[in-house]
Formats: sequence, C-alpha cells, structure tokens
Amino acid sequence: MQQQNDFFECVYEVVRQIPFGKVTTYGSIAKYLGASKSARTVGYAMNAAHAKPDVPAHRVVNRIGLLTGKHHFAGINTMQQLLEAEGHVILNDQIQQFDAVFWNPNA
DNA sequence: CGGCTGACGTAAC
DNA sequence: TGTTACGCCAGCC
Repeated sequence: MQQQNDFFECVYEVVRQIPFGKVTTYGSIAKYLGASKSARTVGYAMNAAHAKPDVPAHRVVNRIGLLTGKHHFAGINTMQQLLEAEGHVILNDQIQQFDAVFWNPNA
C-alpha cells in the first residue's frame, strides 16, 4: 500500500497489519515496499516507530528471528516479554519455531 | 557540506 | 561452507 508517501509511514502501515501472535522480518517489509535492499532502512524506521503506539515493533525481527533490536526498547527484556505475552517462545534472544509464527505481508 | 553509523539482507569470493 | 563487501535511506557529528 503506497497510501503514505513517506517510507517510514509505509513501514508503519505494514507493521500495524501484523496479526496478534505473528511476527515478520525487516526484509519482508522492505520487499513488500519494493525496497528489498532497504531492510536496513526499515529497521531505522522502527527506531522512529517508537513514537507510534500502533506500531508493534516487537513483532518485527531479523530474518532468523533474532531479537536484534531489543536494546532499543525501554528495557533490555521488554521486546522478549512482549513476544512471550503473545505466546511466542524466546530462547537466547531468538524466536523458536520462527517459521511457524512468521507472517508474510505479501500474503 | 561530507562522511559515518545503524533494529538487515543478499550476492560474491 | 564461512567470511567479506555492498546497497539503501535517514539522522547525526
């Protein structure tokens, strides 16, 4: 959806659509936006997403399900706790059965 | 104004 | 099969 002209807003729009109990990756979002090589920028957008309560940034991880951005949350374990509260299993900062809970924006 | 950095991912060697 | 390099966009020094 290109309703928003801003790359950031576009990212937020996708993240907002992540259903409860599901997660996605930066790369998938970037790819969905047509900027498959800009996964990095997506992550950067997440940084600003902190100001957007509607944007569940904790549901966005890297392609291997690793909570790479946990340090950017209020607390080191905030991201993990949020995910666990949604029924996810986090082990060593990594989502277990990641492929099972992965949500593809393109689908 | 230029260059470095960063929640990533993919390709190439 | 493991490591290195690069692209992309925006913010900050």
